[in-house]
Formats: sequence, structure tokens, C-alpha cells
Amino acid sequence: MRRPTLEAVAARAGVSRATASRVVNGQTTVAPHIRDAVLRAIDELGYVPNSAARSLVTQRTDSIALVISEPGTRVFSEDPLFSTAIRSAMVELEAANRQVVLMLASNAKSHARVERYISGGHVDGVMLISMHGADPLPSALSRLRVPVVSYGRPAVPVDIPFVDNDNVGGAEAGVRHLVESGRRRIATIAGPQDMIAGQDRLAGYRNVLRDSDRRSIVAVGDFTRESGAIAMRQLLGDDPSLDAVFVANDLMAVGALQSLRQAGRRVPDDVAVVGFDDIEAAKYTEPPLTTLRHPVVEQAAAMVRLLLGLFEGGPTDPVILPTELVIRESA
Amino acid sequence: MRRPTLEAVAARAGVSRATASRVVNGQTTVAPHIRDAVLRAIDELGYVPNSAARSLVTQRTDSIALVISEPGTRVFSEDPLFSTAIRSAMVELEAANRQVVLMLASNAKSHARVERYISGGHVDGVMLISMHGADPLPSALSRLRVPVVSYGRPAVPVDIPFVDNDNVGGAEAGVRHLVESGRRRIATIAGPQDMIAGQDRLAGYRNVLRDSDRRSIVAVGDFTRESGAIAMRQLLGDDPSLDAVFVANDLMAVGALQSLRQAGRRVPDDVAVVGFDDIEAAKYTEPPLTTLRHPVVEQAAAMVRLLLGLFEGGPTDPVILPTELVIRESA
DNA sequence: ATCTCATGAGAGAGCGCTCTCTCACCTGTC
DNA sequence: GACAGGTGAGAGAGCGCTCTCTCATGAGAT
Repeated sequence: MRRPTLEAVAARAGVSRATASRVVNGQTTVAPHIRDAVLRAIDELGYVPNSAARSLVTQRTDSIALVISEPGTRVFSEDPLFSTAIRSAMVELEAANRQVVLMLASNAKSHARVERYISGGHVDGVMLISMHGADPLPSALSRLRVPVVSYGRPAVPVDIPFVDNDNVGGAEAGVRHLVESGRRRIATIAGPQDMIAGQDRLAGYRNVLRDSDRRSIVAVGDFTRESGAIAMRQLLGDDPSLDAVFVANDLMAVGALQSLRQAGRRVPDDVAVVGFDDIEAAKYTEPPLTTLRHPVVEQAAAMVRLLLGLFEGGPTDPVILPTELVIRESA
Repeated sequence: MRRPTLEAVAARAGVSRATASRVVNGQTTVAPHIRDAVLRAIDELGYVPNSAARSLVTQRTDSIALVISEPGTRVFSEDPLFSTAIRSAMVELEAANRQVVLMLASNAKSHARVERYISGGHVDGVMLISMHGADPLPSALSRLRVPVVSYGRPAVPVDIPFVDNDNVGGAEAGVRHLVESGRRRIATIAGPQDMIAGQDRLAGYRNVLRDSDRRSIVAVGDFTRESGAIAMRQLLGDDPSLDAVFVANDLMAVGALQSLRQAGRRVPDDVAVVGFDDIEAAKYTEPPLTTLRHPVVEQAAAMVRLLLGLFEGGPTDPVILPTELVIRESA
């Protein structure tokens, strides 16, 4: 009833366990006819190596943890960037024959769980998606003796290699586009200020406004559609004469567009809108959204390569990827 | 340099390895002062049990595979139902102290990979999200000696317990709403006909039209926004006098709304639109979408409970969850 | 014909843990 | 005071595999 072991394969092929092991692991020091006999036995018995036994002796698991540290339930489910990044990372890891253990770290309890799991030697390395500054997990994990890389620059200074996109440069390009198209009163809906993407995109906005002698008008959201809608209403109340808004992500821009519609403002005639991320939905808003595209798939793949490189003592330099302005109809 | 073993803990506490093991596994047959000594040693050494060694002897891994069998790259990344279901399943599994190994099965090669992995005894059970009829994975996995449950009724008749929502009933309720509000020419944008959700929602549409003596007008999409936009244009060409459309999911409804806008049709005045799924974005379309809500979170949680129940020889009856019509402005 | 050396295969230890079996010791009973 | 019964702790096997060490064999050199 139990699954066949290497012992059984060896017995059937008439060789020792060691030789069977050599064949399974593709060593070349086995004579062809013996190799064939072993392969036949494997096939006949339906033998599959026991991973627990193997990693007990090899001290490696061929598994990678993908830890998503995000207190809000909303963002993970709703922001397609997460799933896109996860998918891309998985494809890349599968090509390297690694398994992916997905872990959510939403509160102190699950943080402890994750730490225990990671230090339990279940995985060879960790990919961390943690965006919030107050998150204790990055530093906690960096103390463990496990290779860790981060998707996005960690919000706290901690010695973890990371891959990020050029948030500041992207925001600058977006706001500059608004300036160059003649907009005078350019507001922004910023992301959460405990997140690097939130901070950096706001910094980019401020940089350009400062250089073009405009006053900054800021509302802060939390990267959800709903917060974008609320922030837009607030901005319209603060400064009814605004004629453009740079929104720190597309999800909030979707909410902002709805608020503008409800307030009777035409986009882009009355108010120009620029988003950030270029999610698929940006093509389907009314009007379609001008936004900044960044290479999520590439970023996730680069993160995987960074981690796999670490195993072989590769470089730990951060990787920064460029963004690109995609002009549609909203600005 | 190596992680401390149970042996080290036992030595430090001055007990045998067996006693240390008893403490670690919470057995009560250990005298309090000895138990304390062991716990202190564990703490001082930072001991964490080696999972490979443990599962080698216990023959269980406390891990569950979540297999997503989806050939298209798009749907996984874009449809928020996937991430919502995944998240919900994970929360439920973490509560049961199980790990989640995420696997993508997109082509024959990765199918083989998944099969090998599952039969390698890496996991105690499998949760399968496979929606396409031609998918060989459900029957392949059901042959392995591993408990398997499915998210959604498998498209091929195969003996796997599953949890699904009432697709037929939901579609009927949506179309009935259109009939009752006086619409005469009600079209549908159906989902892929090799998927159960696609088939059942179309069946629901047909049921109601038949009962109300209306002619059915059908275009078929693939559950993406883009296919919804294309299908809507096609429907308008086929029958310019249509005054309502039931769209088999919200993503396609988003695309359909864009095509209606481009064709100069007002929603709901000229054409009423009903979607399916009630994704978050449905609140932010122009106009907000009337749609059918089904309990994705609950469905995923039920799937987990079904699987965990299987381990204890629980029931294998399918679970069907109800849907609910959410009326907004599009119909 | 003897010796050297490369080559292929087996023996066996050991990875870290669980769990059964065994045994020592203590309490209570007649 | 002898014995039964119960309780707590240790000894040791074994889970399935890898990998080093050892050894047998045969080809080539002298």
C-alpha cells in the first residue's frame, strides 16, 4: 500500500540502493545496461523519490517561500499587481525547479508563524513582498540565516537585496506631462506615506511642481478605489479650480474618475488625470487612463533571479527598473 | 553553525531525546520540572524542529497544494476572484496550521510537474482550481492516492468532491430581472463553453428566455474584458434593436460597457446590462453594474473544510452556495 | 606475468525525528 | 513487608535517502 522506495527499485533491478540512487540523480558513472535496468524498475514500480528523506540528508528543500506581508485584506485581492507579480515569480521559479510556498503575514500571530516556519528550514530562501514601513518582518527575516530578497525597496533600512521600479522618475514623468500640456493647478492623490511607493511617487510630484513654480495640492489615499474616490472629493472641495490630478496608482484613479463624474467635471477637458501602474483596467475606464507603466512581470522575474543568484554567492545589488508614460485619453 | 537538534536540546536539559520529543509535541506524561528544563533548553538554543525529519517518520507534511490549472496567463492575473479565493483558502488553512504550496499548471509540461510533485508525497492533499473541460488534470489527480477537492464543479465527470455556487440559478435571477423590468430583446455574452461557469450561466439565460417566449441572442467571450468588448460589438451588429444584455461575468461586462459607450448607447436607458460575480470594480463602472454576487470567500473556505474533513473520513458531498442579485444602476 | 591505475558498484553510516518497548520507581493494598 | 498496578523516562529501531569510503574488476604499461 505504501509508495515504493529506492530499496524496492534496487531490489527489482538487481543492484544496490547506491546505484539506484546514482541513476535517479543522473550521475554518469553507471554502465548503460545497469542504468536501463534501474530506469525500467522505476517505471514499473512508479517510483517517486521521497522528498522528506532527500532533504533530510541534502539539507535543502528546493522550496522558496513567497511571503506577502500586508495587513489589509483588500489590497491583495484587489490589486492585480500582486497576482501578476506572484504569477511571474512562479513561472520563473518553476523553470528553476523550485516549489513555491505562499504565506500571508497579516498580523502579529501570522508573523510569528512565518518566522517559525522560515527558521524551521522548510525553505531554501524567501521572497518578501512587504510594503509598509512599520512592518517588523523584513528585519526579522534578515536576521534569520536564510537568503531573503524583497519585491520593492524595504520601507525600513535593512540589508536585504531588492528589485524595484523607478517610482520617483515615473511620477516626475507623469506630472511633467501635465505641466507640459498646460495645466496650471495640479493636485495629487498620494499613496500611503508608510509605503515606499507612496512616498516616492509623492516626492516625484513635488520635485516637478517645485521646479515649475506651482503650488502642491495633496490628498492621501491608501491605494484602494474607494480611497481614491474620497480623496478626489476632498481635493475638489479644497481647490475647486484644479485642472489636473496625478494619482499615485490606477486603482485610486478609478475611484477619482468616478468622483469627478459625480461632480460633473469632464475628463480631460476640465480635469486631466494621470494614474500609475497601467493595470489592465486602465484601458477600460471612461475615459481610458493615461498612466505610467512599470514592468511588473520583469520585476518579479528579476527578484527570482536575484534570489537564485544569492544561493550561488551572486551579487546583492538592488535592481531598479524604468517606467514608461502611456498616453491615453484622460490626460 | 548548524541548527540545533533535538539531541542538543535533550543534552542541555539533561534528559533523553525521547523526553525532549514528548515536550515538543505537547505530551502530558512529563513531570513539570523536567518539562520546564526542556522548554528552557529549547528557548536558549533557539530550537526549531526539522520538518523533513519529522515528516519522514510521521508520513505527513502538513502542506496542501493549491493547483491552479489555467492555460491563459491573463485570467489568473486579472480576475480578482482568483486572488480572493486563494486568500480565503489560505486564511482558512493557516488556522488549521497547514502550509500552502501554490502550483500553476498551464501546459503539458507543468501538468507532469504537478503530477510528479503530488505523487512525490510532498503534500497531504490537493485543492484544485480547474475550470476547463479539456483539462486532463482532475482525472489524473483523482487517480493518485491523495485527497483532492475542487473549487467549482469539475467540467468532466470525475469523482472529486467540490464546492460551487449556483450558476444556473444566479443567471436565471439576473435574466428574470431584465424580463420583469420590461426588456424585450435580451442578449447574452456567454462565457467559454468548455467551462462549467460558462455553460451553466448560459443555461440559466436560456431557461428564462424560453419561459418568457423570447428569442435568445448569444455571443461568446472568454471571461476577459477585451472579449466582452468584442462580443458586445458583435451583438450590436447582429441585432441593433437589443435593449438588454446579460453578461456572464463582470470583467466582460466592463468591456461591454465600453463598447456600448463607443456605439453611443446609453446604459440603462437604451440597453440594460447585468453582470455576474460582483467584483469590487463593478461599483466603479459607468454606470455602476447590476450583477450577481456569489460568496467567493465562503466558497474557498468551504473547500478547505471539505478537504480537511476528508482527512478524517468526513463526507464527500458537493456543496452548492447561493447567489444574490445586487441591483445598481446598469439595469 | 606483474604492477599500476582508472572505473563502476556495494557497504554502511548518518541526516533528525517519532514511537514502541522496556524498565525503574513509587504508591497503595492486604 | 511483599506484591500488584500505575506512572514517568530512557533505549533503540527505523523512516528513505545521499554520499563517502572501500573494493573488485579489467585495461594498459613495463
